[in-house]
Amino acid sequence: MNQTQPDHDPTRERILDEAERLFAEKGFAAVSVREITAAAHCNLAAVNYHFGGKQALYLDVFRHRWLPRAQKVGERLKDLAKGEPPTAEEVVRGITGIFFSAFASEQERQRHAMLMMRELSQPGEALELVFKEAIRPNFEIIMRLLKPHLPPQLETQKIFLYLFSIFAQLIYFNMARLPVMRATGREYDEAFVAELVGHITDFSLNGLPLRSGPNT
Amino acid sequence: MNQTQPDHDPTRERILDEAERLFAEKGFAAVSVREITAAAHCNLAAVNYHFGGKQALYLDVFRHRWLPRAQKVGERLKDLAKGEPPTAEEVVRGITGIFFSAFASEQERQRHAMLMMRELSQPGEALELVFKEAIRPNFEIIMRLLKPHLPPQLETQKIFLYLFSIFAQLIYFNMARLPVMRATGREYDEAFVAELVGHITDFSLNGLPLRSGPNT
DNA sequence: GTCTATAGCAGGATAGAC
DNA sequence: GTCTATCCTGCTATAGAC
Repeated sequence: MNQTQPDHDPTRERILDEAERLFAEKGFAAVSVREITAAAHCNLAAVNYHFGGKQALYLDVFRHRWLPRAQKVGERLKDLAKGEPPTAEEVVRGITGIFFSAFASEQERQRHAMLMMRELSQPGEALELVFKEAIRPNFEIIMRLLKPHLPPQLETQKIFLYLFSIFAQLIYFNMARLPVMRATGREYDEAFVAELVGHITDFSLNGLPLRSGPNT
Repeated sequence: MNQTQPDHDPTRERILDEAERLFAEKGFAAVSVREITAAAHCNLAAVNYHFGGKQALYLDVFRHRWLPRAQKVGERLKDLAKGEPPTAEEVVRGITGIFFSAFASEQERQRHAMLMMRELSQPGEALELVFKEAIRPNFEIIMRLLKPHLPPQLETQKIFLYLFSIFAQLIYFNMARLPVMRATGREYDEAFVAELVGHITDFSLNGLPLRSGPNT
């Protein structure tokens, strides 16, 4: 659809797909190039030919898979600001809803969250990329949307803490699926995801120090 | 202090300490036994002698380091229930406060959170242990403390979501330190940790659907 | 209980045929 | 671009001296 050229090389794309999946599931060190190339049904040497090495492949996973999706989230956040200035509830519901709907599948969202988490907890080269190209711009969009609803004397530093609290939940519920499933007895199906979005929205909306109640 | 025997073998203890630090920082696969034994100033073969192998050492880190601390958290949660039934605010402030104060140091708390996170996101053998011996009993204590303040018809399943939302923040703020520091311009010193505890408490307390306001 | 030495294997990377 | 074959490093684990 959005690839005007037939997206370069199908082998390259398959490697990126499988590498992302495996890196997200197991982490960089626990995945071998052999495992990736076997999953991508190509030769061991293909990783070096196309990317130059394992570490470079990891970075390219962020560049060509993670970032484009994060930017899609950014686009949809910008859409929120298009019409009338949104209410606080619309902003918070927008953030959670977008985060849970901007991805093509359950697994894609989970992988996205896990990769982010791994980088956040263990800052590496990829985090710089992620910071500059995704987190910072997206946070700024949210900031602008949310600021009118917060007390004017509230410091930016504090607002960040609120955003992190929302963020923490978005990541956690996508990452710690097994404990969540065990505790609630639910599967991550459409109905449960909708409940999660509702829960995170309500919890966060009430947690924010809004100027005049949750509906302004 | 609480080791009646001189805690077995000092080499064994040093290995457990360094192994925990390294596993928390880098993850199981990214740490080599050589790295651990070098850090513990002992011989490469000591890990096999004392624990039987790398994987077994990892499990023992949870058994002998992680779990005892989690159980200390549990003890302090039980203390909350000792006197008069605590208010909702006391419960939530208790949870966050205990989580931020039950550890001997900044680093210990960070390591604790990171190890938990790694296991949560990538369920392995250690998660069973963690679940049965720490997460489940501690959640049950909190449940009992919190239930009187929540609407009686609120399903247990929903209460778990609230607990997870609090939990998510506790883990996130201990794990994603670099982004938090960058965004706020703060160090994780005593003052900032106190602010974090206050923030998580307020945010979560307001997020809960309390029966009659945050102070009952 | 601690060490050295080494077996045995899996890892990333590369050279060179096709 | 893709493959096979291979190099070489670094890993876990163990045997056996002390």
